[in-house]
Amino acid sequence: MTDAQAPTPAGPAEAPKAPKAPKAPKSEQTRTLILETALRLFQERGYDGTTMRAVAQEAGVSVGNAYYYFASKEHLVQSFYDRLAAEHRIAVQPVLEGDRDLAVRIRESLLTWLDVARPYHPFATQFFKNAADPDSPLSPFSPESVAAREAAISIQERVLSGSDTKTAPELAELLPRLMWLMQMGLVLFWVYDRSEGTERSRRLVVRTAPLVARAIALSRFRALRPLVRQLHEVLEEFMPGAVTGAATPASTPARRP
Amino acid sequence: MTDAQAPTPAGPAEAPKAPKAPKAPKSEQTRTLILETALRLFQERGYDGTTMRAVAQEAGVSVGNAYYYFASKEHLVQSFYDRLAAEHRIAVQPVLEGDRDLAVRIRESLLTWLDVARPYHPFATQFFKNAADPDSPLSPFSPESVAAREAAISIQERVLSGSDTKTAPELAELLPRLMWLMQMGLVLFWVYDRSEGTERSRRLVVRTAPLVARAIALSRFRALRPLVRQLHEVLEEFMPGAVTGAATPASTPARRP
DNA sequence: CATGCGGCTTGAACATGTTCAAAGCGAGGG
DNA sequence: CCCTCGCTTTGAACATGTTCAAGCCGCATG
Repeated sequence: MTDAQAPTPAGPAEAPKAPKAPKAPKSEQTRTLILETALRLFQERGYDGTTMRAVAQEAGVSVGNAYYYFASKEHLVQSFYDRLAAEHRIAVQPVLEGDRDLAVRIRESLLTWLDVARPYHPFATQFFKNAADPDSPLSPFSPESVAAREAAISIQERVLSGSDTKTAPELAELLPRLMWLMQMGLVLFWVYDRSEGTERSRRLVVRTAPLVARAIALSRFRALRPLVRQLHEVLEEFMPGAVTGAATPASTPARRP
Repeated sequence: MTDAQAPTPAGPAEAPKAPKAPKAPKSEQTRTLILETALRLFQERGYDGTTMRAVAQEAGVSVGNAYYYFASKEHLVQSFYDRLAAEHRIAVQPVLEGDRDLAVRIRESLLTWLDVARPYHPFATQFFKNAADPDSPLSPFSPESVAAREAAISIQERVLSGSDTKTAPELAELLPRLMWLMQMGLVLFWVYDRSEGTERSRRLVVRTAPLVARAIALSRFRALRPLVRQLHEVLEEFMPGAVTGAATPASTPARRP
């Protein structure tokens, strides 16, 4: 449970560190097959309703083989997250290039996420508990999720930077992370949302977006200076990690000279 | 999973609806025995390390008997929550009667919680994932937790009302709930906190409390009026339920005509 | 006292995530 | 062609939360 990990056949399915030779996708095929089967069954029967045996059988492999490629049932879900994030990144593109009003940008970017995620709501809630487990690599705060997290934050950064709202310079660097945190809050609400078509979550976004936009705008206000300064200090201490633009994993600290 | 429930021998251990006769604690003894044993083992071996078989054996009963009194392993934890909450309610008393400075009151009340909870941190994190499951009765948002939730909120209410800070009248009724939400955020942070003695959580409280207190104080500020109004509307819609003092469940919809 | 009822208790059986020793298999060297 | 080595695959075995049909026990009733 601490290190574990299967032999990791060819990297975590993406960002292949490309050692040297164009490694033949020998077994990558098996891995993909298992993954696709699992995701399909998750949709058809839900997370709890999908047994590892069923995945293996449906994929035409042995159950042990599935565990050779995925350390646990949870690890199958990580890929789903990646897929969801990718879908959102694409779908949110028009919003990022659209209206410059901050409230609209926030609202639309979040509504877009709700749209993308809606089909998965029924079974997403079922493994949400795993994501909440601090020991799970699925946690949005876990080191394993750093790539997905940075990507999501960078979207928030573009939501902000593409708007015509001027932000308190002190907060500029931190706001994307704050907004990401807010988005995590929305996800939490969404997971608990049992309304028809998660309509309540949409309404929450519609109601909250202008509020947040206004708060951001007001952060430049004189009388709020001490508050903003304190907020900056707290975030600086408890949400470290610079997000300067692209999500380049590691290397080049990107410090402006 | 939907209704389920064992025959519920004598009510959920507290708030016994007291039918009529002083029902003999016939089996209440068994229930308590199982519960105490379970909590002890949780402390000794952690949540995952404690099997239902071990609980049963250690308590000198059969495993089926444990399931007669507790619908699932998770249900054993609910009682732990109640106990923790009770400990906090007692420990926080001096704070509520102490300093009138809001920042101090917020800080001390949260630090008190951290103190009370510290011994349980190692295994509390292990079943936190269950608490995050929307389908679990352990969730702080679940209907089953309403009593504990209301109690916690009422503590926040006293933190606020006992201070010398004047709040925006519009928010007065809602602030306790907001502060409770903030406390849930702290719990989340605490669960993820791997620092020695959860020192980092303490530091977060120390740094955040004055910030929150200041924000509350500023909420009366003129220029923030529209923001506060919006916030009020959002909370009114998405965090319903009046918290006027005691935790009277249900009845009287309290709709103003 | 015999009988039946209902709350309480049992332990074997079940479902499922996970592990592991053994076997398969393909390529490279002799 | 045969042997060896390492990656892949297998399926039985294991651990554990949960269920259930059956049994036990005390007591009120006839």
